[in-house]
Amino acid sequence: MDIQLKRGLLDVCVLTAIKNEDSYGYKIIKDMKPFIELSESTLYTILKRLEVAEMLTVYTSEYEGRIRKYYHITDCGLKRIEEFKEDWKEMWSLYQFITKGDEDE
Amino acid sequence: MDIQLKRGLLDVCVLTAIKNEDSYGYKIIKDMKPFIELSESTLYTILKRLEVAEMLTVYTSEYEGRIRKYYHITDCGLKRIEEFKEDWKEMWSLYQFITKGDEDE
DNA sequence: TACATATACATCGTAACACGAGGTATTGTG
DNA sequence: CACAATACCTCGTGTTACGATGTATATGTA
Repeated sequence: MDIQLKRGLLDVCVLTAIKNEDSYGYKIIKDMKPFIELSESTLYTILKRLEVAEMLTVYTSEYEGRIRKYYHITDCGLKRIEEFKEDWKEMWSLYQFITKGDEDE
Repeated sequence: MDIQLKRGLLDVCVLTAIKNEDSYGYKIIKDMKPFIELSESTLYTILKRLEVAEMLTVYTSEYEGRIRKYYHITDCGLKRIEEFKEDWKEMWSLYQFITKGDEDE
């Protein structure tokens, strides 16, 4: 997918990935892979940004000798997802604008 | 609309605005206003970028004493729009991912 | 035992990009 | 004459995705 197009989606996708269950970096990437691909460097940048924006909280937990950082969504994060859904309506009207006049496909 | 979300849309919107009829900067902004707002500085940056990418060609024409720069879409530009439609399918599946589990609204 | 692979996290530099602020110039309109 | 509208353009800034790179442990596997 076009890199610019991803910019507006990644934050909300990551928030969605931890919405129903707390998760950690490596797992988030694997869970999102069928929908959208992102590198580790990108993900950790996003997670840091979302933490600073108080859209998620972080805690560490040990699992089989390794320390994992788990991420938990906040109300602010949930609100961010809702705001995206509002933006999606505008996106949809834009899509209509772009495809208007198309008969086929 | 979220600024990051716009990034992936603006190029294609501008191309759409000149798709059916050659147009010029000031008019493009007015035509797009009902769908998406963008500043002049943004538009001229985009037009320059699309010209370099050979997605449009430019010619000047005089109208009531003022010089206008008209923009004409190329095959490459038309292709860009088609590519966006492909990306939209991925966007749509992402939207499903983000809204899965939502019953209301 | 030695080595590869998977797991797990993190930083740095770069390039792309939207935008505000500011600039130039002409044509109406009050 | 002052002001808005039309029409174009440049520069600096902040945000951001990504590749490259680094660190460390656990689990195969030869």
